[in-house]
Amino acid sequence: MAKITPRSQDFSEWYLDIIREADLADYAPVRGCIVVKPYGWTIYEHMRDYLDKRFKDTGHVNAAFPLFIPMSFLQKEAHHVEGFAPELAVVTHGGGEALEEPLVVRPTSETIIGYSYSQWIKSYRDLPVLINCWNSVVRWEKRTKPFLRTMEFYWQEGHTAHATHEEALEEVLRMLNVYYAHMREDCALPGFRGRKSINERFAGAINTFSIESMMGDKRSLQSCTSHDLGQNFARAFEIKYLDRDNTEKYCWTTSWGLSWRLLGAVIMVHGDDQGLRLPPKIAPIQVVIVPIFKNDAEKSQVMPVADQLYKSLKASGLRVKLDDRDETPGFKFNDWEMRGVPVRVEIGPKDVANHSVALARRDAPGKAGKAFVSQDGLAERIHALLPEIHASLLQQAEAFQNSNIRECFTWDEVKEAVQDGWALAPLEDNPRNDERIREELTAKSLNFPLDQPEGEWVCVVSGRKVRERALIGKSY
RNA sequence: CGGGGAAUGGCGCAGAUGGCAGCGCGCACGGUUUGGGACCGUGAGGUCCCGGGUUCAAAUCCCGGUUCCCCGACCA
Repeated sequence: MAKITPRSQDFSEWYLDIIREADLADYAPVRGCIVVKPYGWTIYEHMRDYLDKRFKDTGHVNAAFPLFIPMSFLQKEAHHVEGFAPELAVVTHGGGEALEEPLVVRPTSETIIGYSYSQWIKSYRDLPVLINCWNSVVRWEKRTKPFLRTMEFYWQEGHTAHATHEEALEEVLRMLNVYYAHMREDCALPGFRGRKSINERFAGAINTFSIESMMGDKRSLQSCTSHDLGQNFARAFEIKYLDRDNTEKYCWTTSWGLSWRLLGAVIMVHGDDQGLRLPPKIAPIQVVIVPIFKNDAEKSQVMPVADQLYKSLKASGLRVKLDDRDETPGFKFNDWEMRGVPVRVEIGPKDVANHSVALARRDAPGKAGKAFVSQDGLAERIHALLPEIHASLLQQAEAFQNSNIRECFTWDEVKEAVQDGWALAPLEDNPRNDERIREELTAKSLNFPLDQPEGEWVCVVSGRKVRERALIGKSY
């Protein structure tokens, strides 16, 4: 097993090394595309399943819409086409003949779903429509990186239609909170819920919200988005309903998405020089059992006990693996640490004699995370340990994030802060200010956090009076 | 898309001045090993990124292209 580049030496190389060595993904023979390998995909499946349950719990249902969208559909919403035109993949031929109208490979599905909604929605009784799609989309990205920005990426996109703006806005924030809970409770990822600046809005939205998370190199990753589309798409696609008062009204629509990029966040937030560190809920293997023996006599002593433990842990509902490969224990320890398995159980002749096992936690490597415990009640002990590991990962990530954010009140303070972390600074939401931050700091306003104290300050760029502060930092 | 770097076995790399394609790790088999990345032996594995060109001869030189990495612009 190859060693990986130390995280502190070259964060980007480290990230790519982990993806390769932990068997998450490969490069595809197509620019900007990746092949997700079974171990990586299983992590994604767990994330997807938890999130899907949260969607169902909040009243949403899944459906599927076409991969191809008529070019004219995108053109119906002016800002939308303007925003996406440069990154569209366009199909001009089919069955060996030129198409009458080019089809775009969906970069997102607002338009084709908007078309269907206009067919389906007739009455206020049809509302709200709460649909989610698990699919992949294509955007012709200039600069790609596995999971974080690929030309084709897997995600979910939710699309809802409502009778009132209040209801739509409630949905936008509800889903932002669903994402927030998913990140924290399933992935142990902290982040800041907030409103994107006007400059950073989704093409066609009247308001965009995001969660910004700090990666291990102190850059931000926009982990998800939730958009208030106002009536822009409703007007473009004639999504109308007849209200109680017998007048026709346009719907208010929302859309929200979270991609496999969040798996990139899991790597970049939790990983260390030994490799991945996976939150237990999304780990393909939660517990690995490593048997230890010197000879056949010891092996015949150890293996039956290891096998018994395996069966009891599995029966208790844990995702467990018994590593009976013909490798040395040291090799296996390193191998499973690379793959981020949260808990390791070691069992050797001494343990068999003592009716014990060695229990090692991935979140606290070395001796600190290792303890000798009884074989009795091992399953219960591990079931209790997993939430501890989750909490510890979240705590570590959140402490790192918070300790690298500085409250700033002047341009110079912001300038210094973004060299090695984020600034939280009063900012007037004006594209000109975003522009200056980008040009002079090669950073951007991440978002205006929803949770912030009331107050009045002076914008660090324009000097105007403002009532909001923004997170500012370098980002992916 | 602009600037810079790179591409040789699965991974990491060496192969001035053109002249038999190599090393370490990994992989297969046999043996000895096994409580933090074991060792010995034998062996398999190559379109030297692709396409042209120069040359008796190209991994090496020239032209064109592709992909990856880094810094920008653009974006989830």
